[in-house]
Amino acid sequence: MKQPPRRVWRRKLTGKGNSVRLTADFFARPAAEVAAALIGATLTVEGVGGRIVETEAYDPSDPASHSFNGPTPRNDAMFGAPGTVYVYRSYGIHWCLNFVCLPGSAVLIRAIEPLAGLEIMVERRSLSDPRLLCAGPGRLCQALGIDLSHNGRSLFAFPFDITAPLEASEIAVGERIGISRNRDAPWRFGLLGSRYLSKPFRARRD
DNA sequence: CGCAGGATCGGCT
DNA sequence: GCCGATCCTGCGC
Repeated sequence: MKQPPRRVWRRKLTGKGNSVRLTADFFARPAAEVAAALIGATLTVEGVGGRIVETEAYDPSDPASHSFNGPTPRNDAMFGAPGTVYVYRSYGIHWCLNFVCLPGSAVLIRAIEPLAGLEIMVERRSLSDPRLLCAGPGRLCQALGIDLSHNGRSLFAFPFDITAPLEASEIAVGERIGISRNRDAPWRFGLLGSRYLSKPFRARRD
């Protein structure tokens, strides 16, 4: 199975060792590019979180995107500066976490490999299986304590922390989940072989 | 393991 | 009214 060429993004060197803290310039590009580049990054909220293993991209030209019909009170944060946090309520029940890329476009965080604050996540989720703690956009928001109070905030300030390794990850690509419009767009990205995805990626025939 | 139904809310047809 | 970038439970095979 052949992997598509991965381009190395020049990140600002504000981190330590082989990992760097992400800054606004990382997000100021097309959402699909950012969504792929975020795979393997480590996200924590008040020290609780882990490795991002699944993302999806949305942009204003996409009928499946909340931003498709322009700004509303609900999606206003999605039109903020790169690195703005966009949180919305899904199906009246769950919260979903996004990071703004170019204004009007964003990356939905769909799954995380739990690494930090396991006990807190287990308590919040009332569930101990690490495979299920953050395998889904609603689940990870519950585990990380994300709610509407985080909407519109900056990803680059407390309680958030986001870093990424210098080496690019092996990435799987596929169709997005749970949408009815523009289904064919290959804008879902995942860490190849991860056991912490919300759903497996369909094996690609080459 | 697959599928149906319910919870519950804002925005739009 | 209706539908969604979801998740959990219960039922049937």
